[in-house]
Amino acid sequence: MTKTRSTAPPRRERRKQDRPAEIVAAALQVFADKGFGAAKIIDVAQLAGVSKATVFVYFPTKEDLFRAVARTVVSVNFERLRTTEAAPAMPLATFVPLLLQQAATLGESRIGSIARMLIGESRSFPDLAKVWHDEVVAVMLGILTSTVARAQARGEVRAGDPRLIAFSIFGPMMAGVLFREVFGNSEAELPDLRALARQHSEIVLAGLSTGADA
Amino acid sequence: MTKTRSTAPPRRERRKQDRPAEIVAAALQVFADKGFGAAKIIDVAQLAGVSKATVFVYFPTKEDLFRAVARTVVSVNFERLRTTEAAPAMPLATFVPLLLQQAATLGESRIGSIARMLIGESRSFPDLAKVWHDEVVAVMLGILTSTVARAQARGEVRAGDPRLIAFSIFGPMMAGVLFREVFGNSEAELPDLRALARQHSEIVLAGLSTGADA
Amino acid sequence: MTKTRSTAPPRRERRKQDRPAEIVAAALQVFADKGFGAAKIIDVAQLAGVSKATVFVYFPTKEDLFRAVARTVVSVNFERLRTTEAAPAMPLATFVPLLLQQAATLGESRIGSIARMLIGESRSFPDLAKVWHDEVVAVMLGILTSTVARAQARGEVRAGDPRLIAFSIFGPMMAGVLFREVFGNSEAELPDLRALARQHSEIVLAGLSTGADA
Amino acid sequence: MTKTRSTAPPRRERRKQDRPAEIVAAALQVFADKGFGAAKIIDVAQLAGVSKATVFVYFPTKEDLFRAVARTVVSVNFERLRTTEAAPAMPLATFVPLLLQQAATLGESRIGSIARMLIGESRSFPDLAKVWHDEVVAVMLGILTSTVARAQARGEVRAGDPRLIAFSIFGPMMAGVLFREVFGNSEAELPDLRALARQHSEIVLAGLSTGADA
DNA sequence: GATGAATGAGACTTCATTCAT
DNA sequence: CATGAATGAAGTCTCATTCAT
Repeated sequence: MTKTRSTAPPRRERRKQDRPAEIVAAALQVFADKGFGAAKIIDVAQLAGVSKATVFVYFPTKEDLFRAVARTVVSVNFERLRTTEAAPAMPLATFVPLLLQQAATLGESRIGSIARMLIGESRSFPDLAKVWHDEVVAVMLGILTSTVARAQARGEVRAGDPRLIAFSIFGPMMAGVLFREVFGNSEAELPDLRALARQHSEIVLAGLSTGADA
Repeated sequence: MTKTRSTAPPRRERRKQDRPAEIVAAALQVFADKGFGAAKIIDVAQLAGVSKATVFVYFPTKEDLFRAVARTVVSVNFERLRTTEAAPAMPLATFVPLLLQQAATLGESRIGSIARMLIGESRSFPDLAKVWHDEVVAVMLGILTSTVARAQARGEVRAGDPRLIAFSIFGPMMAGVLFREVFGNSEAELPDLRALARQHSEIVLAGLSTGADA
Repeated sequence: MTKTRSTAPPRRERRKQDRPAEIVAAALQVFADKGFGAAKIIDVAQLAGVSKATVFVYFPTKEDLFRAVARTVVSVNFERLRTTEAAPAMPLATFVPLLLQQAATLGESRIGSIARMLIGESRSFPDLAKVWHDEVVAVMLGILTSTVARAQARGEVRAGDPRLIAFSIFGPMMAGVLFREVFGNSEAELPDLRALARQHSEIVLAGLSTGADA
Repeated sequence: MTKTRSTAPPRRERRKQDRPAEIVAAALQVFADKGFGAAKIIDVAQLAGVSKATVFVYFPTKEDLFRAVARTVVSVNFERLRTTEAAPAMPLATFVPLLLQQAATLGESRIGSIARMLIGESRSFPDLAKVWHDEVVAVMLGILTSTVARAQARGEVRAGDPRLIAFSIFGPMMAGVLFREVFGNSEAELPDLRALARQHSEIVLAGLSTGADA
């Protein structure tokens, strides 16, 4: 290669480098909208502004494309989680509202669609489910669990399996996000995620409290 | 003829009456396993022990079959809900553990698969999502919400939007059921639903309590 | 059989005897409306008020049914032709208007549809075309041809191949009937068959005349 | 590369441009042979030397293919008609023999098959019948009718509805063409179209003549 | 690398036809 | 004989995928 690495590459070149990302972005939308089965490669291609064949230049099969999408979303979320990671030292009464508010925000982003998609296809792509679990769900659950355990050690929180307590804390937000995702088009009355985060924080913290710090 | 006229109907006839149900049962399995797109009619047919064409005798299109499956599951669950319906008069401290334990049991049945399926296809079949919402989710949520509201009126439960409180109560079970459903094949450590029901009951009831009846 | 042949059979029995005819009648309509390919046995059955299987009791295959229909129409028309058959002795100036008027009437009956159908399927059912030719077209053409030949012998009609003259006489009616049949639904201005018969009679007779009897 | 850039386009490209036409040509044969219902796409594909799927690349449905075929034939014939268009000024005694001879020639081409096909399917494709009517039949009939009307105005031709006179002129040729088409495989004695054209010209012109120019 | 063109494989669906009652 | 039920065979159509340019 005679090209120097860091000088501004010609626009055409830049475009080329972005292609895969553009395709993944388009695929994210299409898969999220229709699910794996109903998504058509040509829709992805058109949305990305390339030809169908070009998609196959970067992703040998539809499955590969799907995996790439799932991984991308995972890594994006992984970033967000890192932010939270620093936090488990803080008291639960501070951490829980923060976490749930963040979840409320996420719930309004595209992540709900992804969750829906992964849930729907988890039987067809168990390996993807595993990736998602290992790199997102387990991490988050781990942070939450260990924060709870620490609080228990400090005597702030009642005894009990900290992993199940994590479900008590996080479950309602998940339910809310999915509810909006699944019934969003059904004239159903949708829960207000921020209000839910606020109110559930109070309830669950009250329910967990040993009264030691009240 | 040795057949008595009025007893058992002729075998053919008998099968005919059962056929649709048999096919729906088979379809339930296949759809739950693979999702709508990946399910093939021929798999349903083979599982039901009939020919592909026979499936079409009873269900004009694949979509119709899917709808029939969803409706069947809805109606089965509707029955179970009727049982619960009598209950909202009882104190929340009795009702919540009962409900969550029931959910724990359900979670071990096939209903998780159905939920997964409906979640995955909710964008492609918004009408089905609506049916499921109107006939199952809204009903259950309604019962729970009104029970909570009554308890609030009695002064047993803290103030707050009773619908969101319903999410606080039920959400963790839903999260648990889906977690098992989605990550069941991923060597993930699965939550024990009964334990979750027991422990979350305590936490959430404590968190909701005004102390009035403590 | 203990049944006596000629006493009035019980109504049920009579019905049975008519079945094939009823089915053929229904099939005539359906085939005429849709053509062989698009006609469905079940439509025939419903129109005849019997079950699909019953059609197969009388006509082993769809083709057989089609043949039966074609033959029936042939024989009906054969009857009408017999009427005309007596006529070739009469002078052409009497015979032609009579024949064309009759054709005009026929053209308004269902026979146009049958012709359309036979024309459309003549490649798929060459044997039917042959039957139709031998038993209807050739007979009629024969009568017309010989009438013309006789008139030529009498010196009333100009010289020329009498078979082609038959085309000159009959062709415009055929064109008119088919025109109505094919373009009847196309907002096209349809020819008035009786007027055509009247006017063409005059023209063709004038054209054929040697002036010998004028 | 030995290829010169601007001469013949690459082979692939060239084929692409021809493909639709090749497929339509193949379809013309198959449809004409078997009619719409009995024609199978795979036969068309094989005859065109492409795969089944390729047919669908250019014609989304079998119906569309059929329409394309019908339109192609229409446009081909439209060209031929343009030739005739210049003619209506000439005296009927010149025009009629010309027209009928042309029809005799056409009758020996593939147009008979197309007519048969359109007649057979006119009920299933009324819109096609309309196209055929508007763009071919009505045009031709119009030319003929107005030529006749002019001749009447000149006093060369007897009074009478000129449109029906057009049927008198053209009908026998149509009958002859269809006769050959339908009974061609039936050992029937087929009319000689050129002889028919010649003889019918004489007869009908004589029949129409007022004697004004005799 | 990018793409227009082509296709293999396979899906859903239809319908004439069979068969047990 | 009449029929409800079931099916084999076949057809249209879709789509991920390949390949020559």
